[in-house]
Amino acid sequence: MNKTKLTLKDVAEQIGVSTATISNAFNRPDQLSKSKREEILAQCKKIGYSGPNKAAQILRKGTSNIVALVLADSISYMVSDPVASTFIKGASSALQENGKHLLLYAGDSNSIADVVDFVDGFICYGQPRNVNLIRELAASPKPVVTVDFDIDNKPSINIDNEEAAYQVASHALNKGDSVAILGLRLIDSPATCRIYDSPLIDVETSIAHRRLDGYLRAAEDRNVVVTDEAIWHLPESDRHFARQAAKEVLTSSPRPNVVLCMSDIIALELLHMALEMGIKVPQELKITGFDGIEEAERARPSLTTVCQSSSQKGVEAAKSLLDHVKSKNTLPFEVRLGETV
Amino acid sequence: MNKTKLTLKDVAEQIGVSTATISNAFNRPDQLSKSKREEILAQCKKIGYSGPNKAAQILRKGTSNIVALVLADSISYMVSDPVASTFIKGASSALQENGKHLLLYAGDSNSIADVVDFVDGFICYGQPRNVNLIRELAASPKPVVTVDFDIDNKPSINIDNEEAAYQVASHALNKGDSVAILGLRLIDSPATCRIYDSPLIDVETSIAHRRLDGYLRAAEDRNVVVTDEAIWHLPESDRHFARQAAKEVLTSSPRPNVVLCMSDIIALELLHMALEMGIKVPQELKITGFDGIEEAERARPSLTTVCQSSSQKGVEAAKSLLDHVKSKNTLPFEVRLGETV
DNA sequence: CTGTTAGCGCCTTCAA
DNA sequence: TTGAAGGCGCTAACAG
Repeated sequence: MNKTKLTLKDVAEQIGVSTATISNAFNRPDQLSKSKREEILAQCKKIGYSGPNKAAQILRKGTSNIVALVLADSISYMVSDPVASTFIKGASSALQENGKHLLLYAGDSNSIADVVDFVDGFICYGQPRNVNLIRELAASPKPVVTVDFDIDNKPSINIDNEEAAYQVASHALNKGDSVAILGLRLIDSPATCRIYDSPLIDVETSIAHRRLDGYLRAAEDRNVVVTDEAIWHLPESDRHFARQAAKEVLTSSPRPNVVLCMSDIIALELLHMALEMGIKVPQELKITGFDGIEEAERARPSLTTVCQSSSQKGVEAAKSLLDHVKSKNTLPFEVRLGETV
Repeated sequence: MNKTKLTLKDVAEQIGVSTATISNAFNRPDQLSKSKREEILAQCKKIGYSGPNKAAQILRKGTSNIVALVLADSISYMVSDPVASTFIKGASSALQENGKHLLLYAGDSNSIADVVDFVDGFICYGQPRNVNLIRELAASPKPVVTVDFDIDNKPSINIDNEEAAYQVASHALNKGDSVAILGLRLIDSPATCRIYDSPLIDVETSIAHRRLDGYLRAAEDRNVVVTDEAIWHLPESDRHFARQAAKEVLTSSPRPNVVLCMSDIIALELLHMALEMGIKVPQELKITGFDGIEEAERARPSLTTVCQSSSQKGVEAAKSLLDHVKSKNTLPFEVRLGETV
């Protein structure tokens, strides 16, 4: 019984060939005869050698077959979000097909230093909460693909958020409407609140601001004025925050008759609360969502929203990374007309 | 502008100290004076050296701070399951607190060989679809903690599934009832079907069979006979499969008046379909679930089910791994009485 | 087609 | 407290 683990060198000695031959047998089949290779592999199996040590391979080759998925927030939060988990689904299946493994990396970490030396690349889903990560990613020698936000000169996967927001809002808005917007991460606050004149964050890079632009363009088209106090900020697309915001909106006076929500989770919570309060949707209140999650389709009335395929985003992000695509990729979206407008 | 990446050796030369000193400055603060250490760290920062290369450290030290989470099925499937994602949530937050990173590993992979050489250990959530993984895990020199199933001599996290099933069934069953069971992975079939006399799988190790034992014990207590044709097998806890099974149960004649479901997802789908068909719950049909997901509590009527804290399981699994606990750990559960019995 | 050898970048005794 | 040196296990270039 061998106490210590076998190394390639041990095995070479035992079988009576050189180390290079063993290595080639496992890694470069073209470098030796088929019969020899099979014989060696058989011998290895017999003596219980399952192949070259991966840790050593990582150091030597500089690749690990590990891809880090940098999430916008803590892993805990992201995994339970239906949109994010659908993205992970798409990304992981594309990676798995290519023999890559997925390492989850929290967007609220301080640095990518822990893993940058050995991962093969980064997929960055949403703008990381910690801005230092963005700097490091931008400077990293490893391939990076961003999704739902951009880093200069790095490939990315996005939809046209401004246009999507414009279109969905256009279905809901009419001249004379009174409108409120339930937005995501518009200002720097850990709590649900109206934005008033708080300084906006990430105006250039965040998809939330693109969506806001689209909403406001649709409003302008119809001469509808949207003031700062009709725009809410939610720190996350989360039921809890959504409920607070929904309550504020529905109890404000005069109550808006159109509410544009930057996620389906927010919109659904608003919808439920409105129904509980006996408000008729869409007669007294029109609602639009964003994302196109399943639950939005099952809801009664069903939600009018922007459908984007998160799993396709995941697949495209993985492919872009693996194929070393350099360009930015804009995916299609689709407005799904439900019964809430 | 340095073209190539700095190594510890380069840095030592530039600063004019030995490599050991640099290494110690980063890894073993007690090996040199505080002032010297700080000076060195400052110098390193200035010349753009961010610390020892991780790939080399992994090889040299034999640890990587990476923990593999082996899932029962493909990652795609598991991530969208609310129970599994809650588990991931718990595990990831406990790992993150301890500076560990999480690598997702699919349970339908062929082997753990891809990662076993460098990860610090394995958390195995549910019995992997590919049995070879179990063999390899059992033989692995790296620490392993299993959850919701067992490997001989390896630490594990479980609840008492037999007792939990017995208790929840006891709330639903009465003498003279006609009962059906919607089970999970009872036989080897990729489709929803009644088990009849098909050979059962993993009878010793699977939690599904423990739950079945509990249900049957509760039935026996009341002289209720449960035949093979009243027991369904679903390959996954998935809405799609659940819908098929629900339809078969509700359209069978005579229709059972109690249905015991091995997951809340299954129970909720059954509940919805029953309501659609105009069947009164619980008057004409009693339903129990298993898991205690949020949606079960929000449903109307709310579901009677077994609550187990998946996130706590995740935390405990991570802790057991990190603390090298050797013993098996049985966590508490709780029956939540809803309106479906 | 096979064998020899020089590192990949680091950590950790050991001696000073 | 510091410096020198031997691997951790493997791969790729090169020579045969």
